[in-house]
Amino acid sequence: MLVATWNVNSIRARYERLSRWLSSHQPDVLCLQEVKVEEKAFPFEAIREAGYNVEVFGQRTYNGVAILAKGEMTEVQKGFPKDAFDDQARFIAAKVNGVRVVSIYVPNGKVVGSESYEYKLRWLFQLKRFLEESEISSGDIIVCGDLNIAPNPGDVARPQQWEGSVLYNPEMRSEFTELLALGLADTIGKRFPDGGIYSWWDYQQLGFQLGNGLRIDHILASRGLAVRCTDAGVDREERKGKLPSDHAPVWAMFETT
DNA sequence: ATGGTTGCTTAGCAA
Repeated sequence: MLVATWNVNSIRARYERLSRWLSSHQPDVLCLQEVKVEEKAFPFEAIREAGYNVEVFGQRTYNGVAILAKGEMTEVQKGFPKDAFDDQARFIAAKVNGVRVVSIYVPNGKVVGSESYEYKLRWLFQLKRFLEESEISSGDIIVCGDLNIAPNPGDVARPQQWEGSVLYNPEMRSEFTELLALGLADTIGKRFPDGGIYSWWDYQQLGFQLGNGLRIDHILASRGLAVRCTDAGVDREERKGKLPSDHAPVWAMFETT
């Protein structure tokens, strides 16, 4: 089973790239973030014609997450349960092939100490609560998405420049450790223990052109699933060429039982 | 070099 996650930064702007990527890589599951469109304007038909079922938690202009899957999706959940504080579309989950798949877009946080950063911390608290209640040890679960956290020094091309940013600071590294402690494994991190693998390059700072990347998109798998991970990586090629997303697709292959 | 880009929506915000 090939599982992938990709922050497309607008599905309408990225539709041709997405369509090509689906047909060339044939993932069984693709989690999307920042689709930036309401459900009524989502390109359902075209994606179904490409052979995928789709579940979308859409939003106008900002955010928006989705799950594409070849298999049938059940138990779809949009947003955290009994979610009082969050009006932003950043969480969707569904069961596919017996695996609970979660597609998330964690808030960026702007600047440490800002209102946005506080929101990021509250959101991560909700995520941890959801995962605690998911009884990770009793079934396969996979958490995919733009976590807006680079967990290790090797996940940042220029760690000195980024230290203290909302993406890379001790508090965020601790948040990531807490997520793993709930029973998840960092599939890409395990595949590349020496780091040097990035998934996002800033448009503004010409990050890709300057080799200034960070690994902030992740595929976290429950332990039982993680031991069946045969390979994982980032499709860096997708960041090249005309009008790419600022994020590249991240993928992990699992042995099917 | 304290800049630079992109997307949505339409001048300002978010990343």
